[in-house]
Amino acid sequence: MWERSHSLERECIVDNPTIKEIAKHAGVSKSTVSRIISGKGYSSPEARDKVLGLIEELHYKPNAVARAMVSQRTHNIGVLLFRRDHPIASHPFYGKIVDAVLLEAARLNYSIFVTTDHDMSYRSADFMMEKRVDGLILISRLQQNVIDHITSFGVPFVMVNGSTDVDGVIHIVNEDEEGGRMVAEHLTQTGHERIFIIAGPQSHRSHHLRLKGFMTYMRHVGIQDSESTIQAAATSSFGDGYEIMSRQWDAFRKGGHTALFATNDMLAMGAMKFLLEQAVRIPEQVSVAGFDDVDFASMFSPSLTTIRVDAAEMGTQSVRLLDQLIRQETNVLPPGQLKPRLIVRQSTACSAKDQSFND
Amino acid sequence: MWERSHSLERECIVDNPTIKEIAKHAGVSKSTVSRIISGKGYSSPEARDKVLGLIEELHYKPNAVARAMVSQRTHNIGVLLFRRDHPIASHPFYGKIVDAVLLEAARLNYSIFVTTDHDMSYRSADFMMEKRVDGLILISRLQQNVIDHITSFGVPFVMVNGSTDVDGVIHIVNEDEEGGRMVAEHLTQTGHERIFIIAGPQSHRSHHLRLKGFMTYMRHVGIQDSESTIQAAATSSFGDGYEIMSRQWDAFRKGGHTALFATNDMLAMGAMKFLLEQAVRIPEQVSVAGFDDVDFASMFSPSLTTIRVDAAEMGTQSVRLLDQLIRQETNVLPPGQLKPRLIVRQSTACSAKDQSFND
DNA sequence: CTGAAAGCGCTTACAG
DNA sequence: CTGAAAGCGCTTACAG
Repeated sequence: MWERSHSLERECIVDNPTIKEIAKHAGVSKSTVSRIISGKGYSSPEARDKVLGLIEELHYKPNAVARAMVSQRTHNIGVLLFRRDHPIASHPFYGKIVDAVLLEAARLNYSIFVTTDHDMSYRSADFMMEKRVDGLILISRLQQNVIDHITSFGVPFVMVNGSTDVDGVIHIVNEDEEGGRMVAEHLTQTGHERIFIIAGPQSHRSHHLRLKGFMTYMRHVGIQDSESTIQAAATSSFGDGYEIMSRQWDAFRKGGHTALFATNDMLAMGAMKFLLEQAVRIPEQVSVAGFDDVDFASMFSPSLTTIRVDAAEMGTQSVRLLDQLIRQETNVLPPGQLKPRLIVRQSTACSAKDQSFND
Repeated sequence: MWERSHSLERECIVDNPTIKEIAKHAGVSKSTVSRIISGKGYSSPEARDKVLGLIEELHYKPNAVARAMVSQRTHNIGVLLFRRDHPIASHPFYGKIVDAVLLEAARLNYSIFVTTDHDMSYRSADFMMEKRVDGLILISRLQQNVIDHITSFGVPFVMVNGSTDVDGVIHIVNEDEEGGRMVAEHLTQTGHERIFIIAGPQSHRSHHLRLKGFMTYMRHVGIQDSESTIQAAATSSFGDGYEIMSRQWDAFRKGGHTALFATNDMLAMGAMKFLLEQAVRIPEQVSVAGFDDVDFASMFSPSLTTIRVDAAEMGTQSVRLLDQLIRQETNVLPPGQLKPRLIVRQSTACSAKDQSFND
């Protein structure tokens, strides 16, 4: 009794004041303070002035933990990034999604827990449940078992660019097949027919559809599958792009390929780096196209022709939809797929039919 | 009474069971369940078996919010990234710090709130306080007033690569001045004397010290300041690097510069892209060196010689130190500055004295 | 317009 | 070894 709150000054430094302290100093009850703060329910102007003044003076900050306790709502959202390898937030593509999530969440008054799961275990998902997040945003590689596990929580969630579509689950994705088609259209229209393709992990929806859209268009315009070379990449990393191109360099030349398409930018740029090191002129000798439009794509030299995937929009939509789910809005309509856009840059040009790699 | 908990199966789907439910089903008191879960205090093997079995069966997940309420500890840490411009998590350098923070936090059983503050206001910091985070990690541009404001909270915090050192505040930084010296040493030892310098915002500690270390070394080996050209950049972005180099291109050539040093990688690569577009051969005609060793630096073509700043270590250390502060360990010693390391790549080579830009 | 009481889901002394 | 009670900081009916 003696140690506690005998001086206003001390108190506001030593510890955050509570609603109880405010009430005592204002000479009203906790209920009244609570009503004034929340703005609902009645309160007299005098009480209001006094309480608001005290709040200012004591730097009162409502305890969100206590609020969450009674309202059964934390206003926290968990973002789970499922990746096998290291980079999480700093991933060139997923990082942009996370950025947009952060922005939109702040606008809607949510805080964001960011976590990752390297080994695709349930650990971090379970952890988020213990923290009682209001909802979950799941990004990237999502196997069915993880989804089942999370579904069993009964907490709202949305998926962003997951490996696979799942019935009844909101899944925010790009029109990847259409994007693949657009690349094929661009390359064939600029005269390329023999195209070398580096295809990222086909177990992932987006890489699969990008390749599919590409090949379908090629056949559509009468170019045989046999004129293309498809090389599978185990990951979708820069390093793999470089590696594959260095191993396939001979085959690339002998095959008379005039263009390269990779199912994402990092693979494309990895391959491009190898080509540049062999003094291949891009786009004069070889045109290169990627997919995603990561920041890096426009910075590379030569800058990379690619399909822009609106990562920011994906992040923004995921938060908005999740918010509707959390607030139990009735008519939450599943989002349309995002429209991809072709961005032509320095790395592609018309095929010079007479080109040759013989120096 | 009828609606509630008349079926185990239903319950675990409908809602997370509480300690109370577990207790009822096990025929013991809440206290006993709590003791069994926490592992402290005594409990009979029979009670333990029953309770543990129920926990498994009902998928009981302790409510971290309630725990936080009583323990006055959330086991949550807030990461505040102060930036004027958009990219936050996906920033090539700061994103790596965040990644490491995420990893180390998981190891130490903390969850991470990631937020940002564009306008350098107090808003997100205040918000984190309402969430009652155990501690704060502050990254990048930190003005004194923000630090004062946060200090007034009385919550532990550490700074990472902030704009300025502050007495009594743990600040994790790289030995930037030494790094600047290393670049100067490398460039002079490879025969460069007339060096063009793009200097990032001098209001920020790291850019300032990098330049200082560089210039000091130059003078030390007898190269006059007048032989170098220092160009100030308003931001530390790729775009600014490109812009500056394009505006200064004439001056660059006329000045007989054989090398370029920028106080971070993004500026360096921006400038490099412009040079490459002018068909300047790097490193044959111009050597280029940056600072940070962002992922992109090794991917660029030509890959960039730079100073590696151990961003991961910065992130890891920040969490470890903050954890010590939170746990009120007595002998928390301020961290030593991180050692920079020169990484020589394709963008630098010995100066060819006879070089010329006259095509 | 206001206050006393109950309760959100836990933990922590304190009795037994 | 176990249970009843108090309490963490709020909000929300319910009386007055």
